[in-house]
Amino acid sequence: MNPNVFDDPRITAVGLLFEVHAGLSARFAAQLDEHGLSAVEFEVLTRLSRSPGNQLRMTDLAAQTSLSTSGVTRVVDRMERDGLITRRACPSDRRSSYAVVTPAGLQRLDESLPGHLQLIEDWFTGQLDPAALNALLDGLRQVRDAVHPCATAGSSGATGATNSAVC
Amino acid sequence: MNPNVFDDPRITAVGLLFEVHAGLSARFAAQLDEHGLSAVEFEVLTRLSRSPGNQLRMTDLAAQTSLSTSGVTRVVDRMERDGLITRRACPSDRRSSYAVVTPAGLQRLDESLPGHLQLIEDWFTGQLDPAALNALLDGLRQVRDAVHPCATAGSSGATGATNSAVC
DNA sequence: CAGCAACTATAGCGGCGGCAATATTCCCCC
DNA sequence: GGGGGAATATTGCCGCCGCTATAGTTGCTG
Repeated sequence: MNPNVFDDPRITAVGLLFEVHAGLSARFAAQLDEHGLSAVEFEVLTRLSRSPGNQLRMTDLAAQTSLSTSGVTRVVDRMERDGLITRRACPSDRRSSYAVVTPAGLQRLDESLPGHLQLIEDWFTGQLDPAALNALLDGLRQVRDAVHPCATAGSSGATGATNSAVC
Repeated sequence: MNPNVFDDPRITAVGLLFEVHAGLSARFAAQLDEHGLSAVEFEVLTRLSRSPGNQLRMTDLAAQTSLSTSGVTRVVDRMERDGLITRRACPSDRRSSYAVVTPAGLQRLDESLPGHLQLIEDWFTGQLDPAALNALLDGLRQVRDAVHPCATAGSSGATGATNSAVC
């Protein structure tokens, strides 16, 4: 084993990306924790709030987060217990149920969002001048388009309607 | 709540970064799974193999991975059970113990590394022309230097010696 | 040299999340 | 109109990991 394989530029590139992700994640989690939210709970709140009627079917919510359907069931359990969201029966399909944000959930999001945006600016977007930031984002966009799960999720075209709203 | 907050360029920027991370992580995990390794186990193997003597104290291993010390204890338990690494008593300090890679561990790493590198090239570094890649990496480096945990770990200067080896 | 604070590794406990199984409902095709 | 396959949400079971307490060790300090 040649020890210098670890100096391979490919390794250092992903190392860089992952370190940035880890650093940002940690700071986000710390700030969200001050508002009694975990990272996934914040994302659930965000996804629901940007959806029409502040609601989403459980399956669609799972598709938009990086959670399995059972994971969504559990996080919705917790947040419903905390009064942040509620389940509502779907009128057109009795298998489905909606997760809908409560006023308390919206308020919690309002409280935590400004600090979150400030954190992004302080530790990420504000660290680079506009040109460098654009170059970074362009590169990320290009990689994202290649590696994005939606590009490979074309196995069953039946769910295309919901996926089209996501991607 | 103005729904357009979510179009804030800061939100989309982190969304991009996190999507790329999630996509790459998923593909890495799938490939490593073919070799019977999880992502953390692969990282442990990597960190140990690039260290002098193919070994590291448990605490230092925890510092280099994003695991707590108890997390390191458990992952070393599993990998020791699988014959990938071994514990060795530290001669100079009877509190410490080394985790050291076994030949089987090195072989496992050798088997999985080429595919891993290929994956990085296919889905990340190979997606951009050299100039764009350099711009991306420069931006990441700048953000990393700002957000890196080591920059904030200066609360107790006593551990500076070990940290200096990491950063 | 005695005592004390810091450090190191580990074990118990609890939360979180994925996989597979299950019950219910829907849709399509005969 | 009825039967079979797909979709949806949930639950049980399990593994992973962080927090905290614990035991052993070290070094400093009075």
